[in-house]
Amino acid sequence: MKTIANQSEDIIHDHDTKKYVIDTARHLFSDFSYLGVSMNDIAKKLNITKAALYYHFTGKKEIYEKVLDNVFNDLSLSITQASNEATIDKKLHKLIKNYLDFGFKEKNLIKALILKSSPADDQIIKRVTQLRERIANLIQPVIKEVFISKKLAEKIDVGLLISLLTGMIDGLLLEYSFLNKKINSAKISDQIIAVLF
Amino acid sequence: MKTIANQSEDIIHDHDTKKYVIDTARHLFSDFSYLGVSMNDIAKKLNITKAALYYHFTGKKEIYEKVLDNVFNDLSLSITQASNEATIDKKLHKLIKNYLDFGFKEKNLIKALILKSSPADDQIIKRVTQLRERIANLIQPVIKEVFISKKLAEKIDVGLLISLLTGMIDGLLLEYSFLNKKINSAKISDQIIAVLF
DNA sequence: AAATTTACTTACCGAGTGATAAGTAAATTA
DNA sequence: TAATTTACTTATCACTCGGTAAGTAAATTT
Repeated sequence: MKTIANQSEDIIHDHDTKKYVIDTARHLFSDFSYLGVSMNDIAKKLNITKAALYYHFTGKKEIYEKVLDNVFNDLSLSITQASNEATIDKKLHKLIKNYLDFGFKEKNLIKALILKSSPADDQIIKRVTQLRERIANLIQPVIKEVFISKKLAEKIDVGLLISLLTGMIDGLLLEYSFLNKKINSAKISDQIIAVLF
Repeated sequence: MKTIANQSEDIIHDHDTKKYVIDTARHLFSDFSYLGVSMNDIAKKLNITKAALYYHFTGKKEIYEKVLDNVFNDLSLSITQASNEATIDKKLHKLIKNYLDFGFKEKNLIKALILKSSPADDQIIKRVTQLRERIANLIQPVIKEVFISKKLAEKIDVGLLISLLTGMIDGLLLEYSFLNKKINSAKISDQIIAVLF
């Protein structure tokens, strides 16, 4: 039994090879996006043939989906971590910090998850939409807590405050374009100014 | 002399055909990104052949660059417009509003300009970087004016305030990842809180 | 020791890519 | 009216893409 990582080490199982493939694919997709990475690119980086990838996975889509799942798990872990902080201020601080750190590392993958990298494939778009909603659901309670404690209810509404914060990281307009929501940009513009000054 | 738009109208020049191609390409690139649009896609949408595109342009890259130039021109026009407002508050308001409106319309193209759509082509990346810097230079004076008038010099520095504002639109982390700058995310996280609350 | 399974490689396929050469009808110029 | 230019189309190129069928050495099971 051979394994791509088994060339100089001891017994390593199939499980690990799959992991190596996904890790490598994650780096490549993160740098060059879904369309910018070919199966050959992934195979070459692992010093195996393209066909070997089809032994472990049904195709490019499956690898990409597994990568997205990995990214989502890491991100939700770092968000959950923030919720465990003691004070509200620390929670918010850690939430933003972790989110920033994570996004900075992942580049195109966070774009895929958060913004929509448009791989022009319905199956992938659906998966990304699902994960996106789950991320929003993880962030929401923290923001709501801040919202209540700071008594901002009359200044701005919760939904807007959440958009403002995540948008500061992801990009407000790109988020909205992804959700295909109509926005009252004048109102938002006013309220950003209100919050900032 | 034929022209793609000349089928039912009067005399229309080559100049116009080029314009139609770029407008169509702009829509397609905006929806599906650089790699997601083929020369055939553009040609089909215009009811001409792919080869006809090579009569007017040297290749896909040239079309994309012309599209980016168009987008940049429209964006800088809307930014300049904001500078002509009377009061500082109105300037800032209009700047944010226009930027939001613009980004909402262009989607992938604003991503290409602002974020880096990773077409994995050095020539295009260089052009995008140039345009991005020029956009920053257009925004900077408005923000600086606000900065001075609101006397925020001790709270936060100018560069950060600009990042905060544009980042609220583009996505702070994606902007930084594009510029390949190292960021102190903890410090930024602190200061976002300071500004917001 | 023989049979089977694992983890691949080699070799190929059809479809689509960006790009080009050659031909052509219509408009413009001489 | 003849010569030339404009704005294309048709046909084809080499290449890359995602994906597959067939073969194979090594490990595992019987």
